[in-house]
Amino acid sequence: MRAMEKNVNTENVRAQMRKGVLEYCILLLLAKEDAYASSIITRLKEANMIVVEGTLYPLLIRQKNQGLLQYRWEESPQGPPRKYYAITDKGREQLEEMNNAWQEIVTTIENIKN
Amino acid sequence: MRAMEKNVNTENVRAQMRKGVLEYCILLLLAKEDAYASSIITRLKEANMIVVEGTLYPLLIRQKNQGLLQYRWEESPQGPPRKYYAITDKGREQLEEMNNAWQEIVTTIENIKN
DNA sequence: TTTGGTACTTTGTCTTGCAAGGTATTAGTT
DNA sequence: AACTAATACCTTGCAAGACAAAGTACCAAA
Repeated sequence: MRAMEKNVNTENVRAQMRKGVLEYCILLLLAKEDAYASSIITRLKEANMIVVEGTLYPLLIRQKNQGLLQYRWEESPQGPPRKYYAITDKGREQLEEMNNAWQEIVTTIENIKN
Repeated sequence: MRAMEKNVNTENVRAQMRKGVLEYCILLLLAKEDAYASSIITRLKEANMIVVEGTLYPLLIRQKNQGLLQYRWEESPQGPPRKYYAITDKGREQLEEMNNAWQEIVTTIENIKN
């Protein structure tokens, strides 16, 4: 009972914090190499950053519409073709902003804790 | 033009990241000392964490309804009485969860950057 | 009694995350 | 040829939450 309630709470807490940095994580990943949606989900999961399709697909589309990403189709060794996303120059600019913003947030939290 | 667009973007980026840690910051502040809404806004602003009334009041009420906070009325030297919020035991438990969650997120980002 | 400062609250809009359900492609199996 | 399983991508509907803006209330000084 108690334990269950705690777990639900804990998940909420983590989920909320994750939201704030999701777009940042996408750009971080794509800055290293192009990837398609399913593989992004897998990688984020490995990094403890849970994302589901219904979240990621619209997010990628938003970032593409903002000019931060572009995509190309590539055949898959098995199954339907994959939509490979790549970061654009504008995306890299935004990523730098995000790096700064992230650093600021971390510093701010440290300040509040002090 | 360019500069303006960039500023808007930058603000969005920061705003989104802030959202994820807002509740955390409130609990961090209240764990140190009781405070009323207006003073919380002032302190967060000093720490570069912009919040407005329309955001904070509902948030405090939510946290109170979750049993994380309680409040008492105190007279003000000038103006209407103040609603002083104080963190509860349950709130401190939650705060510990949040400390862990925050540490995890920071680590996760580092991992993705690596 | 009006003005200014302080404080709390609510309403309406917009964005976003996510569960759930849907479509499409390919390869292997029956 | 039909079925199954695996892989991918996409959409819809709901709910939560941030915030601008407007509203209410209290107090003191002019």
